[in-house]
Amino acid sequence: MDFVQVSEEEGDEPIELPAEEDGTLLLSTLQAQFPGSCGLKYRNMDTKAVRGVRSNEGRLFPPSVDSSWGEYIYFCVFPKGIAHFRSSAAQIDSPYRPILPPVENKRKSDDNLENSTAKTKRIETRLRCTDLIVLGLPWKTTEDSLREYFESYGEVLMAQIKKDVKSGQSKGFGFVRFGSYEAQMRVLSNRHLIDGRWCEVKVPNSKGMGHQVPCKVFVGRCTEDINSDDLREYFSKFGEVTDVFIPRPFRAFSFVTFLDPDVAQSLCGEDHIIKGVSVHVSNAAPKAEQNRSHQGQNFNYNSGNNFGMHSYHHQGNHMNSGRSGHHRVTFQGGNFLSWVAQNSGHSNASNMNNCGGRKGSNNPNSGSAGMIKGDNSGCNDQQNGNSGWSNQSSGSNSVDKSNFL
DNA sequence: GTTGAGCGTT
Repeated sequence: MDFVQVSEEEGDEPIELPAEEDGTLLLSTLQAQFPGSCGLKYRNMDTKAVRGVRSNEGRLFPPSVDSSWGEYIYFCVFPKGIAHFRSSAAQIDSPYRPILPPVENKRKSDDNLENSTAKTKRIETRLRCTDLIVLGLPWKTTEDSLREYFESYGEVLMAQIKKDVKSGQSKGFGFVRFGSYEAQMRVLSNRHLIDGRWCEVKVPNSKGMGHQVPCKVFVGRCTEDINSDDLREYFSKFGEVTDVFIPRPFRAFSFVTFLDPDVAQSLCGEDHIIKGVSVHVSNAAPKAEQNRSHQGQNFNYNSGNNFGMHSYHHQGNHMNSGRSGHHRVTFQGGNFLSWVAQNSGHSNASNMNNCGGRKGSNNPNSGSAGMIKGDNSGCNDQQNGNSGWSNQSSGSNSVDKSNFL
């Protein structure tokens, strides 16, 4: 039996994984050791380049013609978007903030010394799992086999198959719940071959945002000279600001997104003075989903999570160089990044820390007035080209913030 | 006994 040496990342100590009789390595074998991985790559010693391993229908194929894996040490490919999760969970602005801790009304201005590790830890404790729906299950899949499959990702708290009450026949979908948020994230961003059939895992539509805490606030009475840097700088003293959005053309309001929903909430209803202007902070109303959606169903972000079963067969290879650090990706067949990004409104994933020099300037006294005024280098006010404003009647004083969320 | 987009008898 041939063994394939695989490590999680290049340079890590490899694990030997057994190949199949036909020389292929089962994706499930790989994922049993490296949950969440979706492929393999290796360093070609001749070209010094990283090469991807052919992958199709749940099997990984050895690179050489004689069906041997050779002496290469292969390393895992993880779906894009997951790449940064481990190293800095703080960058994932999750749609799941269902846990509403007692509102302590505490300001984070005292937490400026808090290091990122502590912050990450705090966030992770906040992230909670929800049931996930598994669509497209084979009729034969049982709750046991469903559980067994997903256990490679982490602790499975619940696995159920929806069945016809009379016949007991599976309806072809089920639900699964994980014990860890990371497992949930990986499952959501992965493709799943369960009992021989490609299935998709999504957040159920029944999960609304009802009990989730918004991270975004509406800032009214803005003047035109208050730019995104001003807002970011000012509001950073209350907590980490992950996004600032100023609709263009000028509409006298803007949106500020915080990492911590508590911070956002604590600011709502208050007046703040920025550059001598009294602005008003209020809760950012949920987006009126193009007026199509029913109330309470404003969490359709996940509808972009099209891990379409049809596309799977045409995209066996996910040649993602798992941890390149680039945000811009094309995540074919899936939409993990936009799922992450949309939740925060305006693509936090790509705008995070776009404005250089913001880190460490949480102390409002640390920034000189000269820095605050007109320092907009490298940071666009209208971030990410949100075009929601075109629906607005320009110049109107009746502010409709809904289309900006 | 069949089927293949969807959304959970509690």
